[in-house]
Amino acid sequence: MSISEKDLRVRFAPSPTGALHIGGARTALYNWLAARHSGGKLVLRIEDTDLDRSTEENVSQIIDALEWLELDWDEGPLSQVARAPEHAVALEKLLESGAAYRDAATADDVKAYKAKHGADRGYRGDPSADGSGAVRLRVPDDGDTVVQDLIHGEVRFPNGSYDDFVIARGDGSVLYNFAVAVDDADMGITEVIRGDDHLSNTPKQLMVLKALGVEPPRYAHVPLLHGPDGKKLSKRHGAASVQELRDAGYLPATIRNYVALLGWGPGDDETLLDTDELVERFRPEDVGKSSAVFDEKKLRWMNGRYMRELDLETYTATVARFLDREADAELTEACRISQEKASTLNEVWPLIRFAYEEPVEDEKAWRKIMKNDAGAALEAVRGALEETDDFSADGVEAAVGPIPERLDLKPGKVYQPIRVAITGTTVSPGIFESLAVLGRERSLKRIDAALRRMSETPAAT
RNA sequence: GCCGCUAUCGUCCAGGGGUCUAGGACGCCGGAUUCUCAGUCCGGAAACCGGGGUUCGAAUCCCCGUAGCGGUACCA
Repeated sequence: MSISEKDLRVRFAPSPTGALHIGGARTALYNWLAARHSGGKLVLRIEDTDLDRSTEENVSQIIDALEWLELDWDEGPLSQVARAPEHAVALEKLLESGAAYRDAATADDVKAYKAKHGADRGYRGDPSADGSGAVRLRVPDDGDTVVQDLIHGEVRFPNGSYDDFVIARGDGSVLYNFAVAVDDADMGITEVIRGDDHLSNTPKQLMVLKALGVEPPRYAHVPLLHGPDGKKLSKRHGAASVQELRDAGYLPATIRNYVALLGWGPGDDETLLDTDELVERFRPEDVGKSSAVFDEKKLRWMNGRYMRELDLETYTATVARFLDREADAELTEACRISQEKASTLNEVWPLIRFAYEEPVEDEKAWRKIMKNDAGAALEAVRGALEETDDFSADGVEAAVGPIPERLDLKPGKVYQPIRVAITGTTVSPGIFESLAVLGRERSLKRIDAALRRMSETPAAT
C-alpha cells in the first residue's frame, strides 16, 4: 500500500488555537510532501467544531505560520465550523436510516451502565428512549473494525469495546469524530496523514463512513512529538510553536528539513536535505512508529549550516528583514564578517552591534581581559592604527600583526584587549575585520576610552 | 479498569534472521585552528528495555512482563 495515484486528495488540518504546534507543523509538512511528491491536491481544512476557539484571529495566525514555512495548499483554507449545513444533512440521513438514534442518557448514565455491566461491554442505548437527547451511532456488538494504516499496518479494534458514541449534541451541533468523517466523505479526501493520537478515533470515523455508505480514505498515523522529558511537547519545554521558532531566528528551510527528520529518515545517512530532495524522497509509509523528542540543539546546528550556505546578498536581506533595518552597505559589511559565526538570526545582532552602538558593558569580560600587559598592548596597537595608511582588514593586519612578537606577548594578550575595547565582549568576528568595519576614527576613540578607564581604575595584578 | 499504539547511543535517524566487534548526525569530552568561539577540522566515549521461546544462528520473528503514550467526553 502506498500513495501513488495522481488524483489523490490529501488533507491537512491544524487545530486553530493560534499557535502552530511543532508537531502540527510536522504533520502539515508530511502532508505537503506526500501531495507534492505524487502530484495530488492538497486540502487545508481547519479542523475544529468549536466556534469559540476557531476565531478569525486564531485561524489567521495558523495560516501565517504555514505561509512563513512556505507550505502552500491547493484548496482551502476551509474551516470545519463553516460546514455546519453539510453536517446537519448527513446527521438527518443517519437518523432516517436508523443508523443513529436519539438517546436521553447523559455521560453519567453511561458511566453507571458501565460500572454495572463491566468495562469491556460498550453502552448500547436506552431501550426506553423517547426520541430526545443526544444522537448516538449504532455500533455492532460483534466483530472488529479494522484500520488499514500506512504506517502501523492492520490494526483491529473490537466493536464490543466501543459505546454507541455520541455524534451530535441534543441541540444538533455535531461532534468531532462525526464532522471529520462527513467532511472527508464529501470533500473526496483520499489520504489522511495525522497524529497517532487519532488512531483510536479512526474506528469511530470508519463506522460513520460505513453508515454513510462511503469508501474511507487511507490513513497514515504518524508518531507524536515529545519534549526532552518525554512528556508531550509544550511551552514549558521552550519553543513549542513555529511562531516561536520564527521569532527565535530560525529559517523556514531549516525547520522543514529538521522537522521532516523527526520520525523519518531518507534511508541512507544524509542529514541535510533541501526541500526538493525531501519532496522526492519522502514516503509516508517510511515514517517510523515511535514518538520523537524535539531537540533544539540539533535545530540550531542545522540552522547555522543553512545560514552559512546563503550568499551574502540573500543573507544580508534576511538579516535586514529580521532586524527591521535597511540592507545597506554598512549592514552588508557587518554581515560579511559575521556570517560564519551566527547559528540563528537572533545571534547576528550581538555580533555586529559594535558597528552601530558603543561597546556593551560587560564587567566580567573587562576584568578578565584588561589586566597586566593589556595597557601596553593597547598603546602599541593604538600607535600602529594611527599610522597605517590602509585601514582595510588586510591593512590593519599588516599594522597590528607584528605587535605580539615585538612586545613578546602571546597573540591573545594583544587581540583580546582590542576586542574588549571596541566591542565590550570577548566574542566577536575576526579582530582585523572588526577594526576595519569600525573605521580608524571610532577604533581609536574606543581604544582611548579603554585606556582612560584602565588608568582610572587600575586592575589588580 | 477496558481498548489500542510504541520500545536501538543522552537525542534524531539507519540496520528488519548470519555481512553487527551495530552505522550516520546533534550534543558531550579531548586535540588543532602561532586572535576570541557560539565558527571550522581531527579524534574519543556512548545504545539493541527485561524474561522466555522459535532457529544451527535473534538487535531483527513470536509470547509474556515492564515502561511510556493515546482513546475510553453531549472535547478536538
